[in-house]
Amino acid sequence: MSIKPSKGEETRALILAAAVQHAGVHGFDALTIGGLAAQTGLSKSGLFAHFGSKEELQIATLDEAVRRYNEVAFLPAMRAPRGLRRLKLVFDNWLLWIERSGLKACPMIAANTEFDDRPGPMRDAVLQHMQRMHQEIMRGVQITIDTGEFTADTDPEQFAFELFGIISSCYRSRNLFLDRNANTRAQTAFERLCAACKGTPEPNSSNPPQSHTNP
Amino acid sequence: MSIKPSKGEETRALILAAAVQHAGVHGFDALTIGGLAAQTGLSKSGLFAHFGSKEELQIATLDEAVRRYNEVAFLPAMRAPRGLRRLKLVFDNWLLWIERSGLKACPMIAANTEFDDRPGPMRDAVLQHMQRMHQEIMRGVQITIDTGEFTADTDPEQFAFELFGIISSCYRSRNLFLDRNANTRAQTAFERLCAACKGTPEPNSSNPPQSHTNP
DNA sequence: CGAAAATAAGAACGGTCGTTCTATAATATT
DNA sequence: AATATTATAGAACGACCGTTCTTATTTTCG
Repeated sequence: MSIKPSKGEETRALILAAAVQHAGVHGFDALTIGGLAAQTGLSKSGLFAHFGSKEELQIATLDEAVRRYNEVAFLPAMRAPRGLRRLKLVFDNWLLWIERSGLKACPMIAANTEFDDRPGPMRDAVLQHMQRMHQEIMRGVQITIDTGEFTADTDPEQFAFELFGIISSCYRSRNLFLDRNANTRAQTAFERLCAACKGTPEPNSSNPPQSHTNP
Repeated sequence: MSIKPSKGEETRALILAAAVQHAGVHGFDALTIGGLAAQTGLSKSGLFAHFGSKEELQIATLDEAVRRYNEVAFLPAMRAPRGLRRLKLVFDNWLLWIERSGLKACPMIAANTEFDDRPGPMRDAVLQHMQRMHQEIMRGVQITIDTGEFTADTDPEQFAFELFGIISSCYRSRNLFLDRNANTRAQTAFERLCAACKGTPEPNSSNPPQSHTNP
């Protein structure tokens, strides 16, 4: 299936692995040619030649982060049956993809807050990726409406808006507050968000649904 | 009321005004002595003397941002009558404080994502400020429980968790997606969050409550 | 007013940044 | 195996970084 990676592509992948790790923690502006070169054992100019500019390196790093997210989180979730089950899995995988990828922080969130106010190619790239994720969520909600699991008057865009918020808050609780219950809180918030779209009277915040592991 | 500001305090305030603006958009690592000196008309060493190190400058800038938030958003909201009205006003003012302060982006959010994974004095400062805001929200929720507007089984911490998420998502929608309806979406999310704490059957996402201006 | 203290400027430092150029080594293609 | 192509190294560049030291100006206060 996978075709032979040339030598250049191999080292490029090596560089990007280190870059994704670093960008998640220290941000994309903190990506330095010299730093990455030292970490990967290359020379500055040798590493530089792979990208041609720092901005290209940043964009390539973001693309690689998104590619990994799709690989370990989104695409596997899409194999679940259409509707709420799939939507839930997209959410669950999203919460787990950082540790699954061996990362310490999410590069996409970092890129988002770092470039949302700064016009340029990086902002364009971030916007494009985030819009795509937004649309995928909306599509998932629409499907869940179609299956009848959500009421017809559910607003997919509002749902996506709130879902992004839950994810953001979960990251903050985890990384800044070091809250080990962050994922549980996110699950609770998600359940309540879904409950409101089901038309059934939903439980209060402090009455979280039982287990979320499927039998 | 306000005592005489000495010359040093005046220029220090001038520096911090520029620093807060810059940090919100470009981040706290992008704060440079030379850049701020040029912008304020001071010399590098003259500006440097006010803080003693770049890290002190960063912390002072964060403190100033928080001070402004309290001044224009939080403290005014605390003058509202106890309970849901006050909680709502804290939320509303939070959404509006950026433009009210003439800022283009929120320095606290920037600091949060920039330092949540990087141990050091800046992380400590961010954590302290954020924890305080978190506690203030929880206090507001507890008061709203006490007034009977929220049911007794409402979880203040879960509420604060979700509230932070709504704010985060609002910022993203505004700054990255340039969504002019971001505030409305945030209001809708807030109403639904509150509705779940009232024990009454609450409306769906696409059935936002009528007007939120009080008669 | 004059002395003491605070505030600002100026020059210089060692470092690191992104980038360019040239030369060499490794790989891919014929 | 010879050649063309790609990949990497090394040195050097101008620019800007945070910081220090010394000197001059300005403000404050008795």
